[in-house]
Parts: sequence; C-alpha cells; structure tokens
Amino acid sequence: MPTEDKEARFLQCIGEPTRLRIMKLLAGGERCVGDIVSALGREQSLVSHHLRALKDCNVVITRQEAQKVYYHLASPELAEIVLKSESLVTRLSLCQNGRCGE
Amino acid sequence: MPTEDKEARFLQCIGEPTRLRIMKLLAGGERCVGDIVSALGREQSLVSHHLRALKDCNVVITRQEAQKVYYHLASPELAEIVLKSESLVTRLSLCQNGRCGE
DNA sequence: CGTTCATATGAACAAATATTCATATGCCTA
DNA sequence: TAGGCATATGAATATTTGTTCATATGAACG
Repeated sequence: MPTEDKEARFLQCIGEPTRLRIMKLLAGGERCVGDIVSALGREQSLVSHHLRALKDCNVVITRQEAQKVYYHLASPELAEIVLKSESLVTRLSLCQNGRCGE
Repeated sequence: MPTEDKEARFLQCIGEPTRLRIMKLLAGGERCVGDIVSALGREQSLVSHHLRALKDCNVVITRQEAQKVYYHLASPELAEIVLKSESLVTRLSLCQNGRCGE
C-alpha cells in the first residue's frame, strides 16, 4: 500500500464540504456532537456519519463526558492545512468554473 | 456556492492516488502526456482523463509544442501542499487502519 | 427499573467516481 | 493528401460515496 494511497485517502476524507466545516469548527476548540449539529444545521445522523469518517482517519479524537462526546482535531497542523488550501483556492482561482466536478 | 464547496472540490481533485502521482511528477518540472503515461505505467486514456480533471480545476496548465502537450503545476504552492499533507499523514499516522475507506 | 437525552449504527437508495474500450481529433512529414 | 504519432473524447460499467430513515446503544436520573 503505497504512501500516495494513504495521502489520497486523507485528502479525500477532508475534501468534503460538511467535513471541512466540521474541521473549521473544531479549529476553534473542541465541540460536542450536539454543538456541531446545531452549528451546521444538518441532521444528527449525517453529522455522526461524517464524524466517524474523520475519526476512522485519525483526523479527530474523542473524549466522553457524561452523555456527551467531545471531538477535537488530532493536531493544530490539520487546521493549518485546511486554511492553507482555502487560501490557495481563492488566490489561484481553483475550482471556479462549472466543468470542475459539479 | 460557499467557499467550502470549492475547497472541497479542490481537495477531492488532488485526493486521488493517480492524480497525486501526477502532481508529484510535475513538481519536478513540466512533462508531456507520454512521459507521464510511461512514468505511471497506466493507460494513456486513463492518464488523459485525470489530466483533464486537474486542468478543469486549474491545478495544471498546458502548453502545446508540435504534437505534444506539456503539463505543469499552476503554482509551486501546489507542490508544497502535497508535500505538507504527505508529511502530516506519516507523522500523525493518518488513514492507516483498514476502517478508513478501503 | 423505566424514561429521557445524546450519540451511534445499519440498511437502502441516488448520485458521483474511476476505469476500460473504442474512436475521434489534431499536428506533422513524406 | 495519406499516413502515423500524440492526445483527447465519449459511452458503458462497476465501485464508491453522501444522504435519509429508522432503530439501537448507552449514560444519567427520577
């Protein structure tokens, strides 16, 4: 299993709009599932599935407190790379035209 | 169309093993399609499809010379972010277990 | 215990994706 | 202009992915 496969999995894992929003939220500190759900305004089940995807890739870490489960980024560098790619997308005008995916 | 959507498209675009390999190749300077095909050892048609995906996202730029078409990265920062994510994946042990995608 | 709250899971489905195969385009040279 | 390279395109297919719905787990507290 070459290195590129894991790297691709990682990039694909964070390369999804809902998961990106979750990561940007967590960049501001840990949040419990309920907080994330109301911040995103999406279904609890959907958020839970995405959190699992992030956790399976070791992008986030969980901590349980009573009934609540708190999520935080595995490293501040993950927030950095998200910000860096955001800046790249705007500065280089990446993925603006309709041909790109859509 | 929120910013996260474009960012997600970008990350998803580069988050594919074959496209990652192409980008790492192009990090060493421009290459024509034939060079990329033989470097990767994959079908010409497949490489062409992936090159198109990269081009549609403005990640690569083309230059035609006679029958050959040369591709290069739109910015050296694209090579940087690929390297940075590679280093993150190894240092943080991201996407190692089988649950992650597979 | 039974109930309520917080989160996770699993099946089902639609949409997106990577790959292959076959064919088309475009540029050069004899 | 005919033929050969180099690259691109399009249809077809199998796999993966995101989302929803319904239900399950598990912790607290009466």
